[in-house]
Amino acid sequence: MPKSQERCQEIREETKSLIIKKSILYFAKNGFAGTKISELSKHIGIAQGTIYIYFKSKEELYSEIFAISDKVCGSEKLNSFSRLPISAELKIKMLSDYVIKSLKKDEMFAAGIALYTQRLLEGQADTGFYKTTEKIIKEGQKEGSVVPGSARKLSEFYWGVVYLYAVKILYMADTTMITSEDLSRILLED
Amino acid sequence: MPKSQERCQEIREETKSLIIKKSILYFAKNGFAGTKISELSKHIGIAQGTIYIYFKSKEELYSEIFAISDKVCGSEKLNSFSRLPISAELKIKMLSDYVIKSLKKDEMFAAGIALYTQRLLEGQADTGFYKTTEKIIKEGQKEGSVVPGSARKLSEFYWGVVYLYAVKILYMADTTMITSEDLSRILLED
Amino acid sequence: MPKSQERCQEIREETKSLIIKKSILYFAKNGFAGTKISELSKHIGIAQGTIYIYFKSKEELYSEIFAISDKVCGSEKLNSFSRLPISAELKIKMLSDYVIKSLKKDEMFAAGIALYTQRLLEGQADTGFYKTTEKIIKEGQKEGSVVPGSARKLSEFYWGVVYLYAVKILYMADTTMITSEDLSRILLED
Amino acid sequence: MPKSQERCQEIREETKSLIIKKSILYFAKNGFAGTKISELSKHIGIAQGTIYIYFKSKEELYSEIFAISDKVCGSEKLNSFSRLPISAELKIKMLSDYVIKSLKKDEMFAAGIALYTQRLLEGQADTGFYKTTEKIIKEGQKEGSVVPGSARKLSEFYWGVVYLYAVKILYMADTTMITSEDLSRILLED
DNA sequence: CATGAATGAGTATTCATTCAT
DNA sequence: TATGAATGAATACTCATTCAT
Repeated sequence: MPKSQERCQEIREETKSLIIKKSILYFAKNGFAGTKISELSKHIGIAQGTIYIYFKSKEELYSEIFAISDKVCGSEKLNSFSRLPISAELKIKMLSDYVIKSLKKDEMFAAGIALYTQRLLEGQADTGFYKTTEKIIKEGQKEGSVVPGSARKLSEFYWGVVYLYAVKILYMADTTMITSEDLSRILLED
Repeated sequence: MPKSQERCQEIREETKSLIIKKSILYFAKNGFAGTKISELSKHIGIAQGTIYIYFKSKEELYSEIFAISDKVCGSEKLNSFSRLPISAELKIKMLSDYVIKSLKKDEMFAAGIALYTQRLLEGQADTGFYKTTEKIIKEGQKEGSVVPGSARKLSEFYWGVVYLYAVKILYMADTTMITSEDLSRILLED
Repeated sequence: MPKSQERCQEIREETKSLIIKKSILYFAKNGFAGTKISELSKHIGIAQGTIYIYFKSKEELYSEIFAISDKVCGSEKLNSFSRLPISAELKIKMLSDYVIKSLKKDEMFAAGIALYTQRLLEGQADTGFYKTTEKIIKEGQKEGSVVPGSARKLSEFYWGVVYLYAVKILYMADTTMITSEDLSRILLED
Repeated sequence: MPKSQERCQEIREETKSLIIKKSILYFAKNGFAGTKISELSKHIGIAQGTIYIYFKSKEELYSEIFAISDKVCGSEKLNSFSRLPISAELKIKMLSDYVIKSLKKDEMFAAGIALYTQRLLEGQADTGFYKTTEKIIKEGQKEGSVVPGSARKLSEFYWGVVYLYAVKILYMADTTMITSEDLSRILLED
């Protein structure tokens, strides 16, 4: 009995995870209103009804995806850079490196960034890693390695560009990508 | 007595123009799927049916708006910068100036940029002013005023950032904006 | 003053008459539900609004047209045949002659027949000239010139065929027509 | 557990068939413009949306119904009479018998005839069984059993009368019907 | 009176959600 | 659980009618 129950739980987890994984990309590309459950379920490879076993509504699925997208994208990783005992300049270079690499190899990362930023634009998310980036920027400005100007504005600029390329990756098959250096240059003095 | 032919034509043009003008913003903000004709017409201040006097369908209205958005945004203006007998560096500074000012004072310009770029991402528009920008970039690279790297990539980066702030303006009431100098710095050497 | 009033009245009559004349054909071809005021007015060559100066509603126009269609088609003429001091056989031949000739040369007659019969089918008209035809048939049966059988059924058959060819004329440009003899043969013994 | 593939197919076919069957009568009675999907679906006993699972639009449903109406009505049966090794006179009598009986006992047959003829009038169907009837008529004219005159005209007359009574049956509850003999008499010499 | 642009109630169509299997 | 046909509320679109000119 307990064995089969575990197995059941496992299957549940697998299916739910599949739905979320496939939905992140789909919602990131098409937006909430532009996503039809009928098409999404086809894209996932399950029946429409199955989605409603795991999620009460389209809205709930969308919400859960956002929660996931926070984790999928760099929040924790980013904070880890922030705490390293290194110069702000190096933090920025490592962060840019990490972000560009992730965008390139992991569509899910791109989708996470895209969804997070979209919700940000609609005022429905807080600016978790923007704040952390601001701190690094201020450090860098003290060091003299980061360009002067409002840290908040620079942080938004930086992540805005990341969002831009996340969206490009989702929509365009063979898109030109910026390098880690290009990204760093937004913040760093030459 | 019948209305005069001219007066009718006038009314028609005024109404069509009103619909387009108000719809650009609405579609730019809400996307195609997220726009309801019932709400759009309320926003415009006309009856639902009136929209269908001027446009066969929601889709056709959307398409026409894209055609208009080409003109609304800087295409021609941009080309005019390109032809001036001045250095590429100055061209870029003037262009950035023009773009930032337009974004700030003219929501319609922002909407035009947003819609144009969205269609670009979906592969349904050509890259008119990207090409012109590429030329200026190559000029600047010869001059030594523009950073090295693929001109196409830099052009996309530049306009991507413009798109980014266009979207911000449409969505967020009190958004932080970059300056003309920030925008120029994407292309120019310090 | 009285002069211009008369002239006004005249114009009114002319326009109203034009609307009715053109509408008979249109309604006969397309039916009530299949007739759009926008298209009908185009077909008449007037503005949509003008129709509503003369008729309260589409329904009222339709009703008036039926009243007219009674007169347009043979009711009175038919009764006149019935009262002639001649044999039933001759009455039938003359009636058939008149009907076939009218169908051929007068689309309005065809339209009248079509509309009248359609309303008959919907139970919204009485069977004025069917009754008269029944009388002639009964006379003919006494004479021995008309085939035996229910006079009502034969009358319906006869006018049904007339309806049939009325509809054909309205819909098909180059339709084959029956002769007066074919029509008579429905009722008459060889 | 998923429904079995076959059972699903079965359900789909049953529903589609139900829609078509009930729609034939409805469209035949009310015409295309006079048929509201909301009322049609009520009449069928399903939800409005269900119709759109099986048919792209009202228009498509109407078209499919016409295709079906060809089969529903006598085309094949008619051809079978034509090939029998019997006199044309007998063929006509058997055909008339079959047609009148079918009209009386099968509203669907009446609807099929009505729809087919309506489309014929609009020039959107070919004259399949008219041609076969023409052949029989020509045979009969050689035999001397059929009245002289254009075979095409007589064939149209014959089927026109069938149409007439099909329409009567659809519209009028207690309509007078012609007999098989009446129908035959259109073609046969006394 | 005549016009035709505008209206909004009515109709067609879509799509998130349910439920029998 | 998983399925996908069915549902009906929401949305797109049409058309009889009105009204300012």
